[in-house]
Amino acid sequence: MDMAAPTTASSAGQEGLLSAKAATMRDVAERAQVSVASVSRVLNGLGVTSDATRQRVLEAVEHLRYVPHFGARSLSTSKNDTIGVILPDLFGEFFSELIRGMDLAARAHGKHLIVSSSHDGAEDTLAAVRSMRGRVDGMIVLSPHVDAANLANEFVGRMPVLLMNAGTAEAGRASIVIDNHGGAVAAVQHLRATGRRRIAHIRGAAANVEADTRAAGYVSALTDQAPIIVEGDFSQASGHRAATQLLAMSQRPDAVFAANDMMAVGALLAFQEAGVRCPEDIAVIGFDDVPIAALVRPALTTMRVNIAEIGRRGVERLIGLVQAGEAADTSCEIVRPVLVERQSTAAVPTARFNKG
Amino acid sequence: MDMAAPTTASSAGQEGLLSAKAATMRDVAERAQVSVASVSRVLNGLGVTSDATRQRVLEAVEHLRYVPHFGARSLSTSKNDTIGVILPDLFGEFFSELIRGMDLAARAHGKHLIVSSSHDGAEDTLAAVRSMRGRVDGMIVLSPHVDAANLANEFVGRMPVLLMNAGTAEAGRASIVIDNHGGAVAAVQHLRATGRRRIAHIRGAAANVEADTRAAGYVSALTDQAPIIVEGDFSQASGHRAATQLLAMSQRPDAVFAANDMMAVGALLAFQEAGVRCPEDIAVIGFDDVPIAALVRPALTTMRVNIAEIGRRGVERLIGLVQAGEAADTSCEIVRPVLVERQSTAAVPTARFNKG
DNA sequence: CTGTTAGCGCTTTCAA
DNA sequence: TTGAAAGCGCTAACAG
Repeated sequence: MDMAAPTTASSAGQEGLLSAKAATMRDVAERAQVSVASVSRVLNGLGVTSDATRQRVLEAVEHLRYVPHFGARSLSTSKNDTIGVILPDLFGEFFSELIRGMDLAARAHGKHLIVSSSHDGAEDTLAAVRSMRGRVDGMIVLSPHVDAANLANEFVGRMPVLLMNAGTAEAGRASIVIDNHGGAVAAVQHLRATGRRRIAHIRGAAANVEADTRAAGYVSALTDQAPIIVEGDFSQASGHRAATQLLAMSQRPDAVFAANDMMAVGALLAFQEAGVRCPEDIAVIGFDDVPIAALVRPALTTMRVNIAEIGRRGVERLIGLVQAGEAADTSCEIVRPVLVERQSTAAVPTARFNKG
Repeated sequence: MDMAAPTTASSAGQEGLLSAKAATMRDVAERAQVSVASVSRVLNGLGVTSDATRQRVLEAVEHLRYVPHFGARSLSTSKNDTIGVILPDLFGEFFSELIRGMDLAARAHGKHLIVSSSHDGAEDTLAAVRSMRGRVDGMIVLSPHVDAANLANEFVGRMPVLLMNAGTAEAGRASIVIDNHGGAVAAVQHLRATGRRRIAHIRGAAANVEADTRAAGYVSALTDQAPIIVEGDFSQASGHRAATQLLAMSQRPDAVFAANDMMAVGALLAFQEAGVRCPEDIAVIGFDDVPIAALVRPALTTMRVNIAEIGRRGVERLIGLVQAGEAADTSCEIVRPVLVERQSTAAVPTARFNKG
């Protein structure tokens, strides 16, 4: 007759096989001669446990070098202590500053940050958003390729989302946006106030909301001149190219408002190479106030946004959303850029001379 | 008499209650009238499924806007498609460049990146390392506060780790390190080759291996002068302070080798403010070649490290480790910095004059 | 104070 | 080709 079929594999109980695999909670429980529940209690400091139990568990944890498996914990608790950030395909100081601010805030609150960048298409972005499900408790979206409507469609499952991509703001959706229009207007006005009368604009990436809004602000602030706009894409190289185009114009502008600092820096370099002096021959103002703005020569005048601070703020608001659940703060916060005057737009005493 | 008590909540089977909660695989299965196993097969393209089944599943997925829960999937498959990065508490262009490279590579391989930065103490770092368990398939450690020994202790559970924190490299541990000593020597030699004879060094953070190694390289490369070392901490501000100290010396150096670019930039600024000309009065060379190095004026000569590329390389090697399992490539890769000459160390024709 | 047990949402044998 | 069921590692009632 056959022996009892070895289907009772689960009964092979007491072997403490600590192979190459990481110890699990059950291993700890076995070694400590307690239940997994007790281990959980000791580890999380919840409920009550006798000193004896605690000691044994701690000993076992120590001995086995047990480290909790956060993935499993997340599945149980439906909390990840992680927030996701969806960035566009742009890169540069703006985003690293932002991430820095976010990281600081996240750490301060004991949260992890999972960053997914370089998203261009809407489809790509949405895929990234989806892939966050089950990994994060909420997310901050900066990618301009996805708007409130899209997200609403995706998130039937109520995942808190904070929008930080200008233009997609919408009532009832938590968001933080930069007052791009106002900032652009202020930039142009500063240029005019310092005596410039032929102001050009190097705009950001085509079809980018922020770029559009800043350009619109520029146009609306012009009073006695026609707009002079050249295309850029927010990269330093594009700023350089755009500036070169500007220099080739029959009637050169005497000032340029670049849609962001990196392009302004590119322009500065182009002017330098061409022997055109800034601010004497042409003034330059940027947008963002990335760290580098203060370091280039001439130091760049710009519309400061306090990037890291916004990142911090974003994370804190998102954490608020996650905790608040329904009673969430779905307001739209508007950040107003402030002018930071540096050398690149210094007023020229009287008339301008060509360089000698 | 009372109605049947409503305790049979669980039997309320066929209602398609798509409340505020996200749809789960079971919801899909129910709607498609198939088992969760079939749903899984269809979604993952594994196994075989009849067209009819596939259609129904797809329809249900669509209708329910079902998005897979990656956390749950991870728990099942013990794969996370995510790699963790542990950074020190430093921040600046070096790390953002690095992250950029890593992110690019990760995305190219369909992996996520979870970044944990600002770790100072060893304990803090280890905690971060631990908190990655069950979230990532492997990790890249840049924090100098944890070495191979520490990690070996932690990771009984065989989690692939790639070390990128110089000084802690060790045979049998996969790692990528920068040849800090060699780079420092090359920097000093370049300074000497361009006629400098009194070379100072602004070192990086105390007790930091990279800082120590670069300082050691500096010392060993000096031939006919005593070392002149001032403390810094890798930040721009510290470079500025250090440079100020240098200027106050009775016998001013005619060149300074800063342990990284940000400090070099700080020094450049300090010199500028003090009316000391670079490179005429004093030459400056940095280390890293962060993007900003090419943008400051005078443009900064530096030891290029190709940061983003290293980040990319790190991620690719780690992915290799994760896939290879035991047959892993545990070699230590050494990256040799290369000199990038710019204006800040331009040779001075003959004698040096004080500015007029 | 402690153990049992039922999930969290998904994958994956193993039978049918 | 499909479904049932056993986990992955942990938490959280609910009984003892």
